[in-house]
Amino acid sequence: MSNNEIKKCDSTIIHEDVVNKVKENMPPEESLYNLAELFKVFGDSTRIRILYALSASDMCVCDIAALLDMSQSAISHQLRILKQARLVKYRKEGKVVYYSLDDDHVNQIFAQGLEHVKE
Amino acid sequence: MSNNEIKKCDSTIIHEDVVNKVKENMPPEESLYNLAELFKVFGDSTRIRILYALSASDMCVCDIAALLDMSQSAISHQLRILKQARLVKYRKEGKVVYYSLDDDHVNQIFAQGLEHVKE
DNA sequence: TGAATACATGAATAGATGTTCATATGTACA
DNA sequence: TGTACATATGAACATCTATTCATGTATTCA
Repeated sequence: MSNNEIKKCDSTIIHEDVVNKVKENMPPEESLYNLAELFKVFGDSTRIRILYALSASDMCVCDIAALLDMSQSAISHQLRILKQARLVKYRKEGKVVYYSLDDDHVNQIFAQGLEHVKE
Repeated sequence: MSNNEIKKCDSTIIHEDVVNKVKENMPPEESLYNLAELFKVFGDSTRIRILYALSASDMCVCDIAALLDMSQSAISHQLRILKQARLVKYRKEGKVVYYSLDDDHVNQIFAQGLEHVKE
């Protein structure tokens, strides 16, 4: 790297060419924000366990609560978040509401994550 | 489903067979916890932007701060979290510390996430 | 050696988030 | 119609988290 690129860090930048090039290719702010929001949904062990359970079988709220040994209210709140993120869908049968995964990507994202965790 | 499986939700469960079968196949608590912790790292737009920037080019702390228009301290704190999650690595050259992605999975997890977000 | 610079880090604070508690909604069934 | 039950939801609270501010560490160079 040439010395004339060096500037004081706090005021400007060191490698102006690199920064400019990367900046040009950055996706729109909104895309990365949405991506972070999606991963935020995956970033809670209760929701992860719900998603994993649903990848094994469709289940009603009550069963999920029993499976995870948590209150029905807590599960219902989390299902709402998963629903808003379009990660789960539901069908009603009388009083009972059955939830299931709403997206093929869920399993793939899971798999990729597990690859990293394993080691 | 047969009626003798029906129980009161708050006390027990509705579909005991399903719950038991899913419970048997649940991964160890720790695995799902670690998975959630990993996604939690992805679940912040500052870190997402850092990771995206590093997927384009290795960069020093100062340049990342300039690129994202944030303080050096804020970036350094986030890099620490990314380092602990083994998502980035670094090399020192004199005073300057260059960060880069430490895992091929990062790009793949990114890609899967973007697939879901796009629509 | 001393000044300048790039980065790291601890403490503090404001804001976000998950669970609980109480209660509302909607469906089935006697 | 009234009771029981499965689920949803709003408010409150405790905990977690991202950034700022001040300062420490390490390296270069005059």
